[in-house]
Amino acid sequence: MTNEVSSNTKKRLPFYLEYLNKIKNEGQLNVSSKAIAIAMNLGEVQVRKDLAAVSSGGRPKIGYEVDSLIRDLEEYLGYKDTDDAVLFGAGKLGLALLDYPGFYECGFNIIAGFDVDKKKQGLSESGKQIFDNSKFPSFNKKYKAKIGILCVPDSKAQEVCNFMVENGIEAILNFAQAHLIVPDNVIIKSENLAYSLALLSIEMKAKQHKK
Amino acid sequence: MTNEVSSNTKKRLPFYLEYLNKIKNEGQLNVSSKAIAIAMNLGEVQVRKDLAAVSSGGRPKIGYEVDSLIRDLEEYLGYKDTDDAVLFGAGKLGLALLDYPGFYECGFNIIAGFDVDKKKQGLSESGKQIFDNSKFPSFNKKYKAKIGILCVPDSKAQEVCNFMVENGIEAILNFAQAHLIVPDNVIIKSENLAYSLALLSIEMKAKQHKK
DNA sequence: TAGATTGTTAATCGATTAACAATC
DNA sequence: TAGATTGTTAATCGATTAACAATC
Repeated sequence: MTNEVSSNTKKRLPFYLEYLNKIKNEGQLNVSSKAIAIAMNLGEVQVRKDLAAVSSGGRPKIGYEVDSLIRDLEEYLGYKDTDDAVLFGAGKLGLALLDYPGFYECGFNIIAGFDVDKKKQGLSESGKQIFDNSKFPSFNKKYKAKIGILCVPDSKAQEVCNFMVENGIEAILNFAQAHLIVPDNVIIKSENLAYSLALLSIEMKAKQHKK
Repeated sequence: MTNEVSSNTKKRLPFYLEYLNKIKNEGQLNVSSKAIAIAMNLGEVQVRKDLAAVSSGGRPKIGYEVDSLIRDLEEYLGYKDTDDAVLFGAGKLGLALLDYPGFYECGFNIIAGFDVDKKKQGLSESGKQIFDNSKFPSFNKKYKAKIGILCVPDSKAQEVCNFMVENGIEAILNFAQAHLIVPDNVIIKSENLAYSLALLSIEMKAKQHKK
C-alpha cells in the first residue's frame, strides 16, 4: 500500500506540507490545486494527483481543506509518531545536527550522539548526551534506534557504518563523502551538501548560457 | 549542449566520481561499466549511458581509464574552476558549513559569511570572515559572488533571500524550512535535512512491511 | 579468431500532462 | 442551472532497460 506512491511524489510531499503550513498561518482555510500549483511552480494536475495519493481528497468548487490536508500529509510522512535516531561523529556538522530543531518537527528525536574523541563526549549545547562509540552496543540493545546519522570523517565512514549496522541501525543518512557498502536490508541516503551545490551551479551556468 | 544530459544522470555523476576516486586510490587503472554497476547498484547499460554523456568513452575489452574518467567528470561538474559563494546566517549549521572542507573539493570557495548578530561577526574557526549583512551590497559589487547559501532562521529566510537576490545572487542553496519565492532568473534548491530523513524513514518502514 | 566490453537503436516502463467526465 | 474545481482516463514525454551491432 505504501508503495503505490511514486518516489517523485514522495519527494514533493514535504514541500506541500511546508506551503500548507505557511498559508494556514495566514489564516487560509481552503486551497485549490491551482493555487498550490502556481505557488510551487508545478502543474495543476500533478498537484491533484500527488494529493490524491495521500489524502482523503478535496471538494469540487471549494478545494482542499488546509487543516485536514496538513493532517494527512503529516500522517503519511510519519511526523506524528516520533522515531528515535542516533548520530555518529560530533564534529562541527554533527553538533549542528544534534541541536538542529528541524528534525524534531519532522518526527525525529536524536536520542544520543557518539564520538570516539573524549573531548567531544559529554553534553551538546541543547543538552544531548554524547557517548563514546564503545557504549553504543549496550545502548542500542536498550533503545533500539533504527535510524542513524553519519557525520564522521570520510576515512572512518565505512568502518563506523559497519558498526552501526551491526548494532541494529537499518537506515543511514550519510554526510560523509564516501562510497559506503551496506547489506541489502539496510538503506542508505548520501546527503552530500557540496554535491547539491555543484548541481545547482551547473544549472545556473546552463541558464546563463541560454540567455 | 549542457542540457543534453538528463537531470537524473546529473545527480548520479558525483557518485560515480566518488567511486572512481576510491578505486583510483586503490591503484586501479581501468574499470568496466559492469564493475561500476555492481558496486553502485545500478544497471550496466545505465552506467555506460551516463558516462557516454560526459566522457570521451571507454574501450571495448579494456573498459574506461579511471584517470581520464575522473578528469571528464570533474570537468563536467565544474570542480576545476573554483566558484565563489557567500553564506548567510552564522548559526550552528552556518558555521559548520563555513568550515566544511567538502565544498572546496567540489570547486567552491565560500569567500565570506554574513550575519546580523554582532556576536557572530568576526572570524570563523577556519578563518573565514563573517560580516554584518549591511556590508553585503558593497562587498558583492566587488566580488560578484553568484552563489549563496542560506542558513538563517526560517522566519527570516524570505527576507534575507530577497536581499541576496537584490545584490546579485543567482543560485541559492536553502537550508531554512521555508517556502521561498524568487524571480524566474534565480534558481533555488531547498536542502532540508529533516525531509531527507523523513523520506528515508518511510522507505525503511515500507521495507519492513514487505518482510 | 573468439571473447569481452563498449555504444547505439528499439522496446519497455514510469511519470507527467492533456482532455474530459463527475460533482458540488 | 452555470461555473468552478476535483478526480480519472488516455496520450505524451522522458528515462531505463533489453537486444544487438561495433570494436579491440
